[in-house]
Amino acid sequence: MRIEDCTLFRNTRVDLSHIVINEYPSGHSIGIETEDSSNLGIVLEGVILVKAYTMSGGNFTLKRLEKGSYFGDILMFSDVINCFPGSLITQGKTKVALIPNDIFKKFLFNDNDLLKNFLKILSNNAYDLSCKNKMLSQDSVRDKILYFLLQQKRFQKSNVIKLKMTKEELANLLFVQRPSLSRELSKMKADGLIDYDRYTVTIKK
Amino acid sequence: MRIEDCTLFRNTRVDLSHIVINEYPSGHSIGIETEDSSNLGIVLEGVILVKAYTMSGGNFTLKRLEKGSYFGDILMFSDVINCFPGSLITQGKTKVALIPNDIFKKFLFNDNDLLKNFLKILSNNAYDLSCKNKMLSQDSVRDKILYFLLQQKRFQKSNVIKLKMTKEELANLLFVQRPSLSRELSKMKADGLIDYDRYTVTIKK
DNA sequence: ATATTACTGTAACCTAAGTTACAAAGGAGA
DNA sequence: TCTCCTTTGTAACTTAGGTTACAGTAATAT
Repeated sequence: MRIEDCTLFRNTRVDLSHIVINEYPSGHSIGIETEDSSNLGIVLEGVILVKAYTMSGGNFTLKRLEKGSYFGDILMFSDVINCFPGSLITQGKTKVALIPNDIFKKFLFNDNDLLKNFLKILSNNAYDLSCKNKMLSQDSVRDKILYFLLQQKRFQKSNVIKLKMTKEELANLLFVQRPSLSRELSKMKADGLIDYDRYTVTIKK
Repeated sequence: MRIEDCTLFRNTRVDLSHIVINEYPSGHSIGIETEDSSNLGIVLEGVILVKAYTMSGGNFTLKRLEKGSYFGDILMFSDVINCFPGSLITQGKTKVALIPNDIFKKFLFNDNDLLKNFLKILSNNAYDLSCKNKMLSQDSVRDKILYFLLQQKRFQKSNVIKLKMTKEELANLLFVQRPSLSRELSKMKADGLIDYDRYTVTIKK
């Protein structure tokens, strides 16, 4: 993916020729939390995982940044520094554009279309966070599954939800263990709420 | 609190004289989720709770909006509408300024200082969400407590954390039951990690 | 000082869900 | 076809933490 094709720069007149593009091997950690000079990041190729840590040392994936995703947008204008964002770990070979905040801000205030694009990206990111928040606040495995199904129903506009991932990945998404997910799905099937197989879940009522 | 004193309008030249200010009794629900014409809201007096619902019908408080807080900022520029934000319920008598999105956007793109203030507010809101996210992802009561203490330690710059709320309120903040919080605190004291009383928690190591 | 109320700790009980393990089934490749 | 590996379901076990209840203590009012 070329940087010109990012939604951020759509319809803008920003000169992108001097933007630095870095390539990283798999498992590389991208440090963005250096306070004074952080960057806006754009994933051009590959996948980056935002990993955070539990207090007892375990780690979990907060977010998966695919090609075309941005990071560092929230940090650019926020002034509270009282807890760190997760580490960014590359998954497979990745290509990333890093634009220093000060340079990006100059672009931003001189291009109204860029500004609108940025506001949309930032807001959508925040909106995603608030959705995840609500998912995490559901207090049983069943409620989490139902929340996921409701979201997917709205999105896929059908009662037959196509899972585009393995049950293992779904379990990770819902922050539950895979056998727990399996158990609850089968209970829900027994209760006549859903039907499911390897690839789909059908909402029955 | 007067609307002129909000951080959003600091150093700006926006004409605030026509902005509508509404007063609500306690327990009133403010609908902002009407899609076509939503507003930016500013809490001038009182408290508003952002309530969300679990799939099984229970409800929980996502956020507490005190005097000087904003809402609807994230929705203004986001374009994904696949899950609803929580309901806004007033707690006690409240005074709220509501600025329709289209009007606010005109202000925004004509005043660079307003824009910077708005970006900061939006980003800080998003940052708060990401912190809450991490708190909710901690997978034991002890980890949640430790996460809270670490945040407060950074914020209060001391190992002696002053709790500015009751244990009940702290339990709500951490999304655990009060007796569970109590039990874990006493275990942590037994383990020599902390000391605590009604008003403070002291981190011992 | 006494009464009343709110807050806190603690104990007993119980269920949801984490954990581990294994077997069945599906898919991919030779 | 056979083999290998990944994905999935399920069962047995264990435990963290929700639930309920109650008693002690602090705060507040009378």
